[in-house]
Amino acid sequence: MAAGHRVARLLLEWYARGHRDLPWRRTSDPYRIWVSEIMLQQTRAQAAIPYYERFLVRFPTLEALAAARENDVLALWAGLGYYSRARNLWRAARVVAAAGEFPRQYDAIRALPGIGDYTAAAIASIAFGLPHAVLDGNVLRVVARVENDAADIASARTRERFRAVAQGWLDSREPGHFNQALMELGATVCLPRNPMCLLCPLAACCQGREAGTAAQLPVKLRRTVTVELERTLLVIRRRGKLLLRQNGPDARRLAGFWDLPTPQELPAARVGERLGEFPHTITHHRYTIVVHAATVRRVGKEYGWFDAAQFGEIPLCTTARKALKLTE
DNA sequence: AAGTCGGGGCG
DNA sequence: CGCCCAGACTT
Repeated sequence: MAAGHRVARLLLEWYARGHRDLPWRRTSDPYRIWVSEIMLQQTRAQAAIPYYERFLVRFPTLEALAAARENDVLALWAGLGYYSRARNLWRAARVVAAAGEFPRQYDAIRALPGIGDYTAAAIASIAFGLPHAVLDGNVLRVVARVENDAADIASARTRERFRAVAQGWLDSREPGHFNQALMELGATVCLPRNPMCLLCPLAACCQGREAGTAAQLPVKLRRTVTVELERTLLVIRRRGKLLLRQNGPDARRLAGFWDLPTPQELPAARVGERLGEFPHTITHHRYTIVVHAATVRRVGKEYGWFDAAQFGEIPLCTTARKALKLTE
């Protein structure tokens, strides 16, 4: 292994010379850092920024979030994906508000709903200066390349070994900057397809670059199989309002979200003109969504009529938004 | 350990 | 078209 303190020094010097000006790097408020880390789970920084800004205007403090209704939190999260993040964030806010203070130790942070190993280490290091190395997709890639390690990163043992490597590199005097620098490197230089080794501060101590294997690392053996599906959505208008159906609170996907009804859910509907279609992907399901106009007599209580002005205030799922855009 | 959850960007 | 993204949780 390259000497840890050398990696840390090179990384921190590189990071100090310049990095992206992300909004959550302008605060030391644990609540804001927490919100950012939840939004950044499996989400690119650029995609999270507008959601982060809006969320903190609406919920500027942990107490404000804890006092909110779950549906209002979901409405602000609509479009960002992985909605259990929003529900867990809201649940955890209520736990922390009841306790009176944001937890300052790794184990207590890790115990909150929606906070796993990565997020606990990120909050502990960035908000409280605790010496915990983060392990995310960026760090996995940088470690695999610097160490020229072709082990399968889908394996838990490999991930634990890589985390230990990052922990060995960590500069415990500034763990927050170190972790952010390592992730920044993965996000801007040590890119998945085309690592920009000529710009990399770790090039001189990167065994993957030396061996010419960097672009092939890391190795991930497990791969996903995507399934093609088709689904019909109905646009039913009455007196200027649109009919939507709310998923139950225990629905597997998009719980609590409003969506356009389908002919299966609403067999009484009379399906009319075909308005168009669009593609939509959910994890490994690739849908072709076909949109029809329709009419209906009466509907159950899970349905509601909404006008366009309300679409920003409710958790409205992306398929419905896309379908409505189609009909404009 | 494998499956699931969203949605978009990129080569 | 497949892979990846500042992962967590359930089975």
